[in-house]
Amino acid sequence: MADGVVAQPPRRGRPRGTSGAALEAIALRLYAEHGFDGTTVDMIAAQAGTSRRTFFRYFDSKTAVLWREFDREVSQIRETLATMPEDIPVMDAVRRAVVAVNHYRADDVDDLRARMGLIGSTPELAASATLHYDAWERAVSDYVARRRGLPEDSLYPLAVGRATLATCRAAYDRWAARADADLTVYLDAALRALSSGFVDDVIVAEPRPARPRTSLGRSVSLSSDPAPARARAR
Amino acid sequence: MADGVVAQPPRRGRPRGTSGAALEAIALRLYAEHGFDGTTVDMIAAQAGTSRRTFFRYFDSKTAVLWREFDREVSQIRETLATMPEDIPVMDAVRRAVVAVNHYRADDVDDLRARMGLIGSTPELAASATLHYDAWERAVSDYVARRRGLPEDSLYPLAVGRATLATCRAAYDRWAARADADLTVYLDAALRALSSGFVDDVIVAEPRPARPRTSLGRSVSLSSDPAPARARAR
DNA sequence: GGTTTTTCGTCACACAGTGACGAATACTTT
DNA sequence: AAAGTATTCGTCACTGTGTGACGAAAAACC
Repeated sequence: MADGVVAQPPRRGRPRGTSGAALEAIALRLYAEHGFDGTTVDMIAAQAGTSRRTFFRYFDSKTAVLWREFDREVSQIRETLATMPEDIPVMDAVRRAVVAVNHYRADDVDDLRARMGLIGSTPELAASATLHYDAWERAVSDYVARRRGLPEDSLYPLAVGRATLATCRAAYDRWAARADADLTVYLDAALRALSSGFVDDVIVAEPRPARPRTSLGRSVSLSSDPAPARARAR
Repeated sequence: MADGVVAQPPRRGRPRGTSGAALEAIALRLYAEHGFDGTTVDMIAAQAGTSRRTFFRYFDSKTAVLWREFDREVSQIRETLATMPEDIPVMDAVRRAVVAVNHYRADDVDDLRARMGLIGSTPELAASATLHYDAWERAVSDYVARRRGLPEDSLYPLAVGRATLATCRAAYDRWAARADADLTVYLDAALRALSSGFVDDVIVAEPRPARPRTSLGRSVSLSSDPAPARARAR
């Protein structure tokens, strides 16, 4: 938390001609301009002033560019879960940790939504998600297994980990589509529904657009909307 | 339910030299022998006595071969959900429908487990799952949305559909790893845990191996194991 | 100046997936 | 029977991803 850029001790060989972050920025711009399929790795490399081969030295695949930040989030969830008090219900701890990690700054919102829109609209990108989701799910599964005294690969922790991510993804998607409230509001609502078993008595309404859409108001009441938009049923 | 093979009215052009089922059988055998990556589409086509181009006329991709049966299951779930009584809780209806559709015969077990093992061990195959999972999730989401009078793409149905599939996948995986009881037992246990919100009071133990592993005994008590294998916590 | 180390660029290759187009093979019409 | 029509197949050519091999470039070290 001191500098951000750690002072590099002088290394031996030829200096790098580019960086993963630079390639990522260029790739995302090109994906947004020409679409994912309309962008070739050659185009990215040319923009970066390097070769196609070098791109594949920084990223395993053309799709992996999108997941740098997501992969970092996984370790943050692990750390946050480790600091959770032991005397609260497991699902509460999971919900709190997930919500805590997802406090994006307002500047990141546009970028984040651009990524998700790309992933949602490109089948090949959606498919690439699976591998990265696995690590996320395991972070939750491992915590649940420890709290419950069960093996990590047994049915219960596995189900919780996957169901949690699935629920969060639903919240992500709806937030990306509407973006009328803070992402954490959606996450909190969806995870509360999950930990109540999606019972019939509690119907969780989507957050209402409280403010026009400027600074993403953080406090939007949502939890108990007794009679939500039951309108257009089909 | 009469014949299985519908009497074909005589068609016009050149008769088919193969079928999707034949290509599927050959492909699965080769995948099992040489692994997924070690099998090229040329090899499959050669075994079937046809050309690579013809393979891609029957399947969109090399991975799509694995998902023929799964895709059929989606429509079955839709039909079963449509026949569910309206006066039972939504999550109960979902659980019942999923369990009802998954009554595989004992003959299919080995084949089914081979597929899942392949999908689980090959990253590329795991990635291809996403597209097929989407249809499954939507089948549940649409039902939940109708029962609740909410739009299909709103947060709540979306979350339920995804969380349900995620839970079922956990059950599938554990069953495939152990295979000591009927698949439906695992599905029922996991989905009951989901619809109870994974609360702390209820810990769902994995089904115990009741019989050595021959005919997959169908009735294995599992539901309320008050003090399960709390042994090796880590 | 020579050596070591790391990164880069070029080349070659295997394979997935796609479009175009003519050939093969059935039924249908005249 | 001959011509026409419809459907499937096989071949060819092509783009693009991803990988291994190998020498060249550019820095630090001795």
